[in-house]
Amino acid sequence: MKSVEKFYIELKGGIDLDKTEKSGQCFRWIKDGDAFIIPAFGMLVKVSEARGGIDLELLSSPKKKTDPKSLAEIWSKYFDAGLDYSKIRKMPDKKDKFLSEAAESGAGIRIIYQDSFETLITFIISQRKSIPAIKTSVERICETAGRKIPGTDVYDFPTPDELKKLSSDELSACGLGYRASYIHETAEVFARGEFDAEYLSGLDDEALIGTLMSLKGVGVKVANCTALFGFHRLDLFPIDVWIQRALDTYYDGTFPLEKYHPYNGIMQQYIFAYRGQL
DNA sequence: TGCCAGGTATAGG
DNA sequence: CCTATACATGGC
Repeated sequence: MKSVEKFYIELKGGIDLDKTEKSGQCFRWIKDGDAFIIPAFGMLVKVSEARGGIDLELLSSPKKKTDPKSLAEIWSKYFDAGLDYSKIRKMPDKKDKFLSEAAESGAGIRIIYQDSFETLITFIISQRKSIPAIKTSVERICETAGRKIPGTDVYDFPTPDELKKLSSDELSACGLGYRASYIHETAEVFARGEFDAEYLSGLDDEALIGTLMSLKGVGVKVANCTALFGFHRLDLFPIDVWIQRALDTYYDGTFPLEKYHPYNGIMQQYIFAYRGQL
């Protein structure tokens, strides 16, 4: 009889799980009633909103080393627990009606601090794909190359070593199209240890973007998304077609980055989540 | 059924 | 620095 791990985490400024999931930063959350089932860090957890934070239940077999305290640390970091998003969403210039509305509409969105390798591979996949198609490809990669999370039927995202072992046929079967070779080469570079997360984390924003862009299939947009969501570089402002559309419509082409340091990435996320209004 | 998707590499100005 | 074009495949 194993004990059920369940605990509460306060998230400053609160969270709206639905809005956060729909804001196109994470692609593996599984909706389960009012909660979400989330695979990450070799675990499976069930998360639901509670009193300005979340209740978190561990669904996978606990590892010997993960005591409740370290579990709380891991997931507090993942949900960016310490940053007060209620202050950030009040940052928009009152004269900027568009951004003010986007931020208000985005109340409850947080920037999730995801695993950097998973984020990189996921956003390489994302180029010229719809969000539902991205999710399908990511799940196929996990099922083909990843291992089952202990005590569950859900697959973990593969390590670089696991991913590089896939044949080109196996990769193609994940619906990757021309991105298959990008994925393979990136997995090889990481498996060789040239790009370990610790090294990348030590780089400043500009160097991190430049280093990521040296990988084939990683351009400025994928590099910025990886840095924002996989390295929690909250000041970076990825520009995709939707953001560009907003910039052309409301800003004469460029965003006033100087007003929102060091949280331009969060403003970007509010705008992206608001894209249906464009 | 055809169009489009959270872009990038490449060639050429 | 900029612009034009090809690109594999799924989802709707």
